[in-house]
Amino acid sequence: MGRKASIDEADLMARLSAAFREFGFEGATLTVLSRVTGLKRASLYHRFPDGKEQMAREVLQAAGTWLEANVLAPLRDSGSPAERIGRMIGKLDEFYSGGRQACLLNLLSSAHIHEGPFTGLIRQTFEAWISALTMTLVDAGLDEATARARAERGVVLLQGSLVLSRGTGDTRPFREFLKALPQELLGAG
Amino acid sequence: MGRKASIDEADLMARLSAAFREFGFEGATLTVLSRVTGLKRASLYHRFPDGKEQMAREVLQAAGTWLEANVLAPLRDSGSPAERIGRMIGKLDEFYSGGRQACLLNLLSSAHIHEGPFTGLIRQTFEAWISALTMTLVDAGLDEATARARAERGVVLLQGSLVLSRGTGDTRPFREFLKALPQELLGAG
DNA sequence: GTCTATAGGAAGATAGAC
DNA sequence: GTCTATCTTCCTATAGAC
Repeated sequence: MGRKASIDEADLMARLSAAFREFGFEGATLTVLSRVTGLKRASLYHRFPDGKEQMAREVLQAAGTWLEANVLAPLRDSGSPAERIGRMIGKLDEFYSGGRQACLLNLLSSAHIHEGPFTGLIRQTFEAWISALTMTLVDAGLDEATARARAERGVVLLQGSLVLSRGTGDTRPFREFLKALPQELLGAG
Repeated sequence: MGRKASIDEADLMARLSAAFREFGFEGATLTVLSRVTGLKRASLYHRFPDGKEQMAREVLQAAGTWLEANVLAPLRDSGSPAERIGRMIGKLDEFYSGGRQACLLNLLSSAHIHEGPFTGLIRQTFEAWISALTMTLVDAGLDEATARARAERGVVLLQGSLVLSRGTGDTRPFREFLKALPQELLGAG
């Protein structure tokens, strides 16, 4: 086996992302990040001159880009609202690995705190998500206020089910959330 | 002003708890814990010989004890289910400072991970909470399965609303969760 | 029961060879 | 673009005076 490691861009970001989602910002030490990527510290600094904070920022931005392309854009796309929500659910299942991986928006919220480096990006991402979902529900015939309340509630249920799944070591809460989501968003209730 | 700090037991635990809830386990360094308590490192080690892990464990246990005494016991108490849930809501508002403080069950979940020192306690606390809430809803006339599903959903909504409140820097999601909780649990929906 | 002082190690980050 | 080696800072933890 050769001495020099190598890793393509996408795989690198995916592995860094997994580490931050598992350990949080402070828990994901350079030793951990080096181990999961197979790159030595200095190699990580070559790619990310501003160090760990840049790694977390780029991972968070990449997650936002993925969310926009795979979840939010399809929500604004063609097809019935029910179809669009169905597509979103498939992507969410993939993104959170069926409830086994946590959400960066939760795990990076405690980093530095009080207007930390990620605060603005986290808030924007939450708002973009709720807005896109709101528009889909308006398309489904709901009035603006109801649509927005349900969109926000969908995001709350997602985050809460991930917290409970991680806390109990059982992905069932997340899986049941996904199953119930169409009814939660579109139901007559 | 004198050189020696002092702090009573309850205040000490409250301040340590606030620090872990704000910064997480790894983020709450001894420097931080020393600052928020006003005690020097060595004084903290006198009280907690096993160090930071013991501090977090005792804080988590104290939170569990507080929850049992102030939230779960009242849920099993006398009064109508609606009254008992109303009392729970008042205590939750107090415990989470109206959405300004996060939940230890979420912030300590990433510590060490994979059967870390808090894993068992976190799972037990979630289960005790859901069980107590389930019993109250059975008392209210719901069948066992519906009661349990709604109890779990109540906990999911709580955790999710706290995550969204923290992520957006706005306590509104938590406040609206509290307001809607009686209907969520007892409503005909 | 608190303090000052410090040990010992792990953290983030950099220099320079290849 | 990756590596080895090193630097500095911060962190956890301990020793011992008061």
